[in-house]
Amino acid sequence: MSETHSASAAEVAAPHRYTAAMAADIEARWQDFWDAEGTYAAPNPSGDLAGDPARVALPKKFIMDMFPYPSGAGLHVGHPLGYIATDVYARFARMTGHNVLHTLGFDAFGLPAEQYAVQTGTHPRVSTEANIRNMKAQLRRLGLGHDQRRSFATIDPDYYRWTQWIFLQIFNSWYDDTAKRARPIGELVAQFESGERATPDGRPWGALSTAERADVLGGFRLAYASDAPVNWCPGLGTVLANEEVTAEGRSERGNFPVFKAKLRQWNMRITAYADRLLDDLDALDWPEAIKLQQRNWIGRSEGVRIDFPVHKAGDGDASITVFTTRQDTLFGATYMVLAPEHELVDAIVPAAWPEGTHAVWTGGYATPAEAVAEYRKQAAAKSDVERQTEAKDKTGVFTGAYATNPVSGERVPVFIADYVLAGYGTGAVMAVPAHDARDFAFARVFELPMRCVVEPSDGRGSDPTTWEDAFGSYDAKIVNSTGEGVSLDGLGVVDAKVRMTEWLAARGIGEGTVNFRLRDWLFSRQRYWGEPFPIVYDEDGIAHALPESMLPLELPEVDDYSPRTFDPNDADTQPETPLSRNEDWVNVELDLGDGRGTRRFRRETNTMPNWAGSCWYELRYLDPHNSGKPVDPEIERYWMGPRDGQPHGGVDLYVGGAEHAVLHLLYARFWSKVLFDLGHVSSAEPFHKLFNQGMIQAYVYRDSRGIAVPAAEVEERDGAYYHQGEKVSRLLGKMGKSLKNAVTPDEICAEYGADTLRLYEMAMGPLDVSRPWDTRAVVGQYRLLQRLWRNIVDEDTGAVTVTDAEPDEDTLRALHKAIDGVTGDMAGLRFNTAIAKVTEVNNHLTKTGGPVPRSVAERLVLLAAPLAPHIAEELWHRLGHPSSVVHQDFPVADPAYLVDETVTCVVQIKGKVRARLEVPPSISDEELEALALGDETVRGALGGAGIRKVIVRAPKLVNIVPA
RNA sequence: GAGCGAGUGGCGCAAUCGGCAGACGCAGCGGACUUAAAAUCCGUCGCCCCGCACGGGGUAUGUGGGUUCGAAUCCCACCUCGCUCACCA
Repeated sequence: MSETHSASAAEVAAPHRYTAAMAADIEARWQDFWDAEGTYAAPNPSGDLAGDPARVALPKKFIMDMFPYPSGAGLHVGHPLGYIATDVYARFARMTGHNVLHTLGFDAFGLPAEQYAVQTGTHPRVSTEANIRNMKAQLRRLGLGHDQRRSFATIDPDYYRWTQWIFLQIFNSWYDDTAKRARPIGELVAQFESGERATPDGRPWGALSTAERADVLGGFRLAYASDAPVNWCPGLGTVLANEEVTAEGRSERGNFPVFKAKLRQWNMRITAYADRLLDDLDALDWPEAIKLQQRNWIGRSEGVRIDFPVHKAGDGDASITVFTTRQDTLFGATYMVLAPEHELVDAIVPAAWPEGTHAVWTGGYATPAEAVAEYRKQAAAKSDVERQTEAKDKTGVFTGAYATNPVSGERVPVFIADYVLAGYGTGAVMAVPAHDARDFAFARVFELPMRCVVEPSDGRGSDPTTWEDAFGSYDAKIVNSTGEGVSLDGLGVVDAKVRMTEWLAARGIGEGTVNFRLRDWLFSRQRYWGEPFPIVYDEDGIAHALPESMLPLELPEVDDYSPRTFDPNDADTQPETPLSRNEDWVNVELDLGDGRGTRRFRRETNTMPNWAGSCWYELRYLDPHNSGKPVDPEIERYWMGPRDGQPHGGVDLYVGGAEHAVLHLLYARFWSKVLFDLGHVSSAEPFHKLFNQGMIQAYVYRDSRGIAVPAAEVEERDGAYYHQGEKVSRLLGKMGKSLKNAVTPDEICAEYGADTLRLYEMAMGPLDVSRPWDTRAVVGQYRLLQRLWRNIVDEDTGAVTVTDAEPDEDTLRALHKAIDGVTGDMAGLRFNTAIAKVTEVNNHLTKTGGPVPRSVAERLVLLAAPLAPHIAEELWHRLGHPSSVVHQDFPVADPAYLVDETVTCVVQIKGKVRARLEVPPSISDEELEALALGDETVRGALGGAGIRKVIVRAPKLVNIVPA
């Protein structure tokens, strides 16, 4: 593209035409102006960002994007889609009388930044800061109206100081199940001291050693370290949260295998909030799909815990507690399965196989102990990937022990199998093979008995051995379920559940309970590039919080920040934290201010996960420079506080991708609730309205070897695609460097200007739908801006051509309909149709010819201002207004012009349009019917046939049904 | 396997409540300007048929059925695509 050529030719043709060169000039000028004037500064009610009280008195709107990760690759046109949308909405909100807070920070800790640093051999701080500068420049070019005073990055010590502070708040709290809220840990200690609450082993608090007390409190703290099976990823050299592991059992980042390993790690007790995280979803204005994903992730299920008596191998009795949601099928429980890791397994395994044990059950081992040990070894060596792919082939082994079904009194064999998960429920199940697909498959393999207790309603008969699958329907009657003191026979599933639960409770062998799928959040990573934990260990290994005065605990500058990674498939490896290599930093002498003077400590060398920084950033936007608190309570209440009787407040609009459905969005909600419980914030929910924008897709062209070729070099001929003469295939995919189809905002801005890019991205389709990028189509929005410009400015002289004459009726109708439509579309985030309406009224003015009335031109400029702010600002000033268009009032439609003088009424005969009538909008049904039936065309079409029925919907429709 | 969502011109899409299908834009086609091209402007544009033309008729929202005076829109079944979850007891 020879840009200089076209630009100079355009200048010759029309020196004042709206061209890319002119757009570049206009855009740069107004961006500088906005910066200098602080046009987008949102005043706080108090503090260092306090401002114009009149503006503070307006209703507030807090509009937010999911903040970006400053990657080294820079932006492509897909990235700013959401940022442009929130900017348009924020501008519309400003023009409709709101105090608007809109800014953007950077989520800059975490794995990708660190990996990029390792690849390029630059320190992550250096590369990350360079990336942020680059991204800021790219974003500034788009004319986003951000309050720059409020921007920050999560790696700023001024910011992560408060991330650490919040961690300590969580560390120093416990969840009071009675009050259903978090409370300071000191209040728990007081309960132990007073004896109001008993210690776990019943000894008085004063009799416990320091270490014992620390242990007890660790069992309550909302942030705690524990030895537990975690997701260990040798390929990344770090452990991962459940949310970061894919369904295939691989790491979301890097796609490496993930293994279960028992390691001492930090956790957040998010499970304490399971019910509130679930319940509070109802009041949120979020897409149902995202709410559903969170509900599924939290996974609430109601059931019962049932005790199955079992003999210990040595001496004494024990019981295996199972969790089930199908207590109605208890009579059909013919065996039990424990997770291989279940703690009771060793206790119940006998020395020898019982007399007559089925050969299939023993796995060919001589003793139960040997079989169990071998099976455990095999299970542990399996990666989650293997577990997943082999899910259909059930494996397991008999423990040699029998338990007793408490309702039938039957002796049931106890197995271990990896299809029972240690982390869910009690890690043990009662197996009902006839009515559960997994138990059915297992029973087939091990030739276990099956009993039908829910009568099949699909005619398959009542002998499970002849079935092809388990029968799980809820719409059936219970059978074969009569025992001592209880019978469920003839009841429906729902009633049977109630009866069984009552019976179990009365006998003290079971109780109704609620179980959640959600696990605690694994919160430590073996990485350099993250927030250090404000935790030190004393010589006894007891964890202590650093006092507030020692925050921020800065990440030490080190030369060796690489993670220790391993062969991705080697499960027998141990994580190593990069910070632990730095002995000078790790070993410290500190006075923690606890009255015990200066002592020796070792620092915690894990770092926080990437998600920590994004868990509370909305709060820091509000009061970014506060050095005494994360956010001032008055300022927080102003922007986040509940309104209009809502149970919670929060951000008014939060726009981002759906990929964060159960990660960031769940973690941020959790932190909000803790901070709310502890009285630091006024809203228990961070984001009131959530909107997921779609993705901008792009065509990927591949040659015969399947390798992507540069999309920009592909030519189309007769519906086929060619790269350097070779035919290539075309598929729709993601946009990105690796697929060689990235288009940058910089190139589009250079070719057409930022306003054109903004319009095109908003006009492509509905915001929540994914659609393919088409660079060829961008020119359409460029032409719109050129026509808008030409309607106001003479291309040859540069003079403003508007007239003071009154607009005609048609023009007023077109204008006010557009105002009315655009207002509704903007409020509903339907920017694509808003642009269509602006285009329509602009086209109307173009067609009319002659100078445009000033009143119309001005309102058209205001209509376009949120979408194309630079050209609007320029035209607004050329029209003689000295102050910025940004804070003008959005035009209001005059209802008088929303009604047409005449409307077209369609006359249908049997639903087919046969005639059109121009009628006044106020016409009555009777008048319209008479008019339609008298119409010549209609009479002709009826051809003398009689009339059975006439449907009239004045003034738009008459439908005649002939006899 | 389960759940959710979506299928409309060559393409992106519009149709707010069941009432003129295809707004707006791209591409295409015809024209103006130009020595020429690009850019720009004007016109045209679902498909099929009749007609020199004005115009007229038929048909059409993934497929098949249903409800209704009337269906892109509501209901049932099926097909295709997308997303999410997936041994959760």
